[in-house]
Amino acid sequence: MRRFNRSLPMTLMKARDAVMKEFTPHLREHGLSTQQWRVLRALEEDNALDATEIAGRCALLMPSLTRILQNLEGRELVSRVPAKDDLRRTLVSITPEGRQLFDIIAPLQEARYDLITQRFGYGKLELLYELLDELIDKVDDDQADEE
Amino acid sequence: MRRFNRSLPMTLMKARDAVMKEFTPHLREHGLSTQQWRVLRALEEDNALDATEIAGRCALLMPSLTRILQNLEGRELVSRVPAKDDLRRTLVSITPEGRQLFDIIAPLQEARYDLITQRFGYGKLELLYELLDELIDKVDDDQADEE
DNA sequence: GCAATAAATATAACGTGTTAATTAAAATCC
DNA sequence: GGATTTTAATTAACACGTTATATTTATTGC
Repeated sequence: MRRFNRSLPMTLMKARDAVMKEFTPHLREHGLSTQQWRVLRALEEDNALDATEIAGRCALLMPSLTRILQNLEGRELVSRVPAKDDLRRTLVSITPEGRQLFDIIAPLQEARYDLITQRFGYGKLELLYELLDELIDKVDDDQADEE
Repeated sequence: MRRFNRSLPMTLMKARDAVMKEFTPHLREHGLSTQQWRVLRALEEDNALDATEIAGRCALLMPSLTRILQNLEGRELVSRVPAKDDLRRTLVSITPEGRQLFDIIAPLQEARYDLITQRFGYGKLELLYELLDELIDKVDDDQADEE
């Protein structure tokens, strides 16, 4: 049996933890979870998205996103209005307060990325991205011949 | 600003999701979470570990592990006894029932790994492990010159 | 146009992630 | 050897992950 320390999911998780380790405290100082931050980032990049679109971009499931949006709306970091042409949809926008918070945190995130790039090496980082993208693609089971 | 789709933490997370996607349903059929499975695996490999040791090997925080062990003990998949030489410690062992469940699930996990290895390639998988280990090592901030 | 179906969100329920605080047992230090 | 500090484990509180279910609005079929 393969040894326990050669678990790919655990290694991926540890890598994620290591990468985020010095950044999440900044988020917590502003009362944000990493998931809430992902949503703010997505909205800052493209405003007025519906919930399903946000869930896709942020890799969140709808029940989680519902709670996150309720929370962010309560703190007036985002606003929600029903889409005029389809009342099932809710269009979410980042508020000026939300954008202001984003502007505080974004440079800290950039600094973290710069440090990682410097320590690990730009080329290796690119290679890692390529490998991960390929792994995701090839292992994704929506390409039949499995099960 | 770096585009959102080039988020390293999210890419790592998606890779983990992709790798586990076809395996977690097997766990759920037996009422196990991935974290509970990690604990069973660790105990099957080395029995009678204390909680702190398990937390380390399984990359779990103690509060999560406490709940997991309470759950697994309630289902008699593991047993707990205080360590004789240090009553603060609890030694956890996998029960015969736990081992039996392990023996059912382990081959399914192996099959998943084999499929991934075959689709992604052995060499690339090894390279990915190396890169991830190096990333974790170099980015881990317990090596000073940071903050 | 109206019933049946599909789609977008939201709720419910339970387990985990995370930080802080608590309890109980060693270990340390005088 | 008794007070202080450390350590192992638990509990508390709140947010997220996940599956199943419910609700509301669009769409489809007839």
